[in-house]
Amino acid sequence: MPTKTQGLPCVKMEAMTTNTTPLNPPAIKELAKSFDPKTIESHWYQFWESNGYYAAGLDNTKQDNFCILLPPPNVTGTLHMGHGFNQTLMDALTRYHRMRGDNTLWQPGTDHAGIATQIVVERQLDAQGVSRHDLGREKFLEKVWEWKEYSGGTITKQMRRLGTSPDWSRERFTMDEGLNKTVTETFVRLYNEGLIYRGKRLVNWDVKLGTAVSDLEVVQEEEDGFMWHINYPLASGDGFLTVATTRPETMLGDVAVMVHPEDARYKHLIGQQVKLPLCDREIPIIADDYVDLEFGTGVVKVTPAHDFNDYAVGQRHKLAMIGILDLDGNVNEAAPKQYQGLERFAARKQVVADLEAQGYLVKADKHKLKVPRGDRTGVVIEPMLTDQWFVAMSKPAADGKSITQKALDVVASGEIKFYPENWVNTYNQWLNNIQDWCISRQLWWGHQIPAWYGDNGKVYVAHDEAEAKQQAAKDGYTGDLTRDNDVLDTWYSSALWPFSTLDWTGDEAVDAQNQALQQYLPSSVLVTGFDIIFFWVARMVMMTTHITGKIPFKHVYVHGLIRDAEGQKMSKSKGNVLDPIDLIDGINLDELIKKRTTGLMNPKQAEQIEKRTRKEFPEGIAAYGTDALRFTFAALASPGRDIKFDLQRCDGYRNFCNKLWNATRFVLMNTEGQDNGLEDCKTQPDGYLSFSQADRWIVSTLQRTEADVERAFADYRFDLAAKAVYEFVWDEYCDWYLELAKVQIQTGSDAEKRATRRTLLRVLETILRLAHPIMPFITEEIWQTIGPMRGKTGASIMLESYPTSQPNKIDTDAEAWVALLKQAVDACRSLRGEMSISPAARVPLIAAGDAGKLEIYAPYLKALAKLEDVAIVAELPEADAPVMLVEDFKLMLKVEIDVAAEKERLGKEIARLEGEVNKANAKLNNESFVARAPAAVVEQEKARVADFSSNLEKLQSQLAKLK
RNA sequence: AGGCGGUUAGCUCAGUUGGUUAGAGCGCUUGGUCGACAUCCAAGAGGUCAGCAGUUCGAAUCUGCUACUGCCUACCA
Repeated sequence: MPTKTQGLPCVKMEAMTTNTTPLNPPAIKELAKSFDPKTIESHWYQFWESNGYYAAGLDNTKQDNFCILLPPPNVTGTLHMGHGFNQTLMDALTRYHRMRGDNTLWQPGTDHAGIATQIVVERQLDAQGVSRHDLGREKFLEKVWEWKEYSGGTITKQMRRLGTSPDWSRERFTMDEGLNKTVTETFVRLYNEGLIYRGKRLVNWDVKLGTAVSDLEVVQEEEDGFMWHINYPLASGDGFLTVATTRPETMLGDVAVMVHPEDARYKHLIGQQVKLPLCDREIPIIADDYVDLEFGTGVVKVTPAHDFNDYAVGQRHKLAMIGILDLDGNVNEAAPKQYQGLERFAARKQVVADLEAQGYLVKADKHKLKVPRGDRTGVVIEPMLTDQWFVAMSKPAADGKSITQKALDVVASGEIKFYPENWVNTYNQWLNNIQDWCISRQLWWGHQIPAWYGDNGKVYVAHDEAEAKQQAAKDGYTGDLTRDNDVLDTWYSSALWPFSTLDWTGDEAVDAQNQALQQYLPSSVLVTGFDIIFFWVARMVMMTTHITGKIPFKHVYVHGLIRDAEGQKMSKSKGNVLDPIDLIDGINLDELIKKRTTGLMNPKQAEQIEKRTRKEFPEGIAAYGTDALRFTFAALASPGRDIKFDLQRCDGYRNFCNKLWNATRFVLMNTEGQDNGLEDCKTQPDGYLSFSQADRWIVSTLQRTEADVERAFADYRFDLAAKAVYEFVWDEYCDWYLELAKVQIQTGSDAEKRATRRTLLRVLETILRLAHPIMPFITEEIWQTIGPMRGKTGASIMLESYPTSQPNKIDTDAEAWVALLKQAVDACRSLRGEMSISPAARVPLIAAGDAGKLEIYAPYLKALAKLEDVAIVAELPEADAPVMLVEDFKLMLKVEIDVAAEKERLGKEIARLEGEVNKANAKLNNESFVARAPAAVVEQEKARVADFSSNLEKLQSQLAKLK
């Protein structure tokens, strides 16, 4: 089951009204010295929402439709980190496609989460000493609806804080009237097709909740227990058989003992009877292959009414079923008197004690066994024979295929693709071993089953009572009808989500007029954690494909789970949960502790949780802001991996926001109130703009980044998208281009300055649009200033187009030019470092090589490497000074040096180069390398040898010059 | 028992179809406040890519086995 935050919410939420009157963009103040997320995030969300920017695109002239279904959060409390992560990825995709101009819908909503929500409300009532039975069904449901309003409201507020952009006007709840209609319609259809049936079956029974649950709602946990060996005397009086069991109390319901048909030890006894101890009954010894010769004693007791395997055995051998427990888990009247009324575990004690007293018990060995427990209640699940409703998973429908087969087919055919692909295995494996789905729950909160019973013992499944009455009348029955009290498994309505939210009716004529349904079914991608592949994904595929004939979605992107810094799953009981809102707003230590320790199921854990929290967050949690949090989520979203959520990563991306902020400040300082070269060039004199190699380079690199980001989004590689943006902004734009631009602005001609300012602006503006899907707030805030300066007149960055790479702007000359400049700067910088020259000190550089080139490089070099002067000469002088080689350049720093240290440095470098030359030569001397490696690789290796050798020579001669 | 992952720097993680000296952030060391940013800048230390065997001219990358580890599914009464 997806993790759900339980207990009372203690989230402090700032009011965030959902104003429907469109707002004007808030006025931008001058940029503060450093980035403060709070002031930025407070206003943009309302602006976007009130202007309807999230509304579903319904332009039927467009070819591209993009739709995501929000996995509806349970209305059991508040959103956790997993939701924050999941929603960040969906929002990034949604904003990306919206900016690309696709018809876009992100369909939001919440889930009634039957059992989970009922438990939450019951627990609240418990605290007041009231049980749901005290209230009665109707009053209780009122309470649940109240809670739903509260929790649902909290969730949507949280989503707004995260900056998510679903179409709120289309928000749905799985118990809405419309969705209830879909539930009823599909139920009736499936029933009429024979794919839903009612029957008495052994089901997983939660004795605490008093309801059946599905296989998926049972968790198997290994626990310490015992293996009891019990003697069953042969009726013939010739000794006994020893059976081994982990559940001795169920012997009261034994109807046989079984052995393997080929078991030499017992073969001769098959067909005889044994006396069942403690009960005055004789039961047969039967043979069945199911028995494992190696395990236990080789003799198995058979209790068809209380064990799934025994149930199957009972069916095979047509055995009677003796149920010895009632629905509360107490021993019933089918058992001997002395056990009746005992709670099941008390009964176990008593049975064991009696067996021992009467000499039937041989031994009790310690034994590890898997115990089935309810995933909501934690109590041991009891297989119980009851009347329930089921979906027939393997029964062929009218078209000859079972719904399971249909679900397998659409994945096998590639209509539905998983990312990463290997989840297909998990999906197939589950479907290939599937059992019928028990969909009835003996609860109050949920969709009531549309079935009516008459006193004639017949059931009428219909859309409503009137229809049921008609059916009954046709049947010749006109008496009273009683509606089935049970409700449906919450996942039944979830399975219909892909089309129920689009107002599907099942009436073809009506549905054909439904533009949203036509456009958005199937949806584009389902973004989800692997924990609900079975619960939800597989069932949506089955139901949607069978009912509508369309697949529910084309792609399934499966992401990892958010874990804490130590890799532990986040859970309330461990006290390691984080609320995404607390990372956005920050929280002090005391409040964090309070939050983590209130509403615990086991209050004893509070002390440990407090200790742990104090250790992990001695200062509480800083306010990172939404953008930093979202960027962190995106950056950590590598496929096939769970995420250890590390606050330090968050730190880094908050710094990134600040970097972008300050780059903007720099750009503004240099462009505001100036001629930034944006006027139409044709109306300007020749030479109005003069772009430098650096200008061309940053624009060229930007094209490559745009292409990288586009590919990353197409592959659902949010980590790579984030990385591409991060590296471009920080490493290229800020670290290099801004520094180069400073030089150009100081030393360039007017035309060059103009071109620089223009480039600063246009690249920054593009960066904002590029980053917007991941960090919506800061990009909007900055864009409101930068956009207009670049001539953009739109009201919001959300309405702008997403940047697309323009290959004609890729300039390899400029890229090479800057690469060389970077190398030269790096060379000077590392030389300074190695020579321990203070960063403050300016030193002269003597450079030899292509004078024309050096002339142009000189001012950049001077500024970026902190040089006093750059002297260009034909040959370096003979001096005891450090020298670096950069392609054809020789660079000498004119500084006093320690000759010994410099000798050592050169010696090291020479040794390294020698190593490289040797390695490369070894390859080239290898005949099979030359013969088999691609020519380009061989050429590359030759070039390396030439390069290294020439540098080696120069360095050696330099070394020789040192006295 | 089956299935799917993971193992790369002190920590958290990238590493596209095998091909220069295996990268980033944080942390660490050294030094820096010249109007974008100390939420910063520059330089630096730090890795036998879990192990073994194989394929290949060439392996972090492909194959097999082993170890450790996580999860999923099914289970023996």
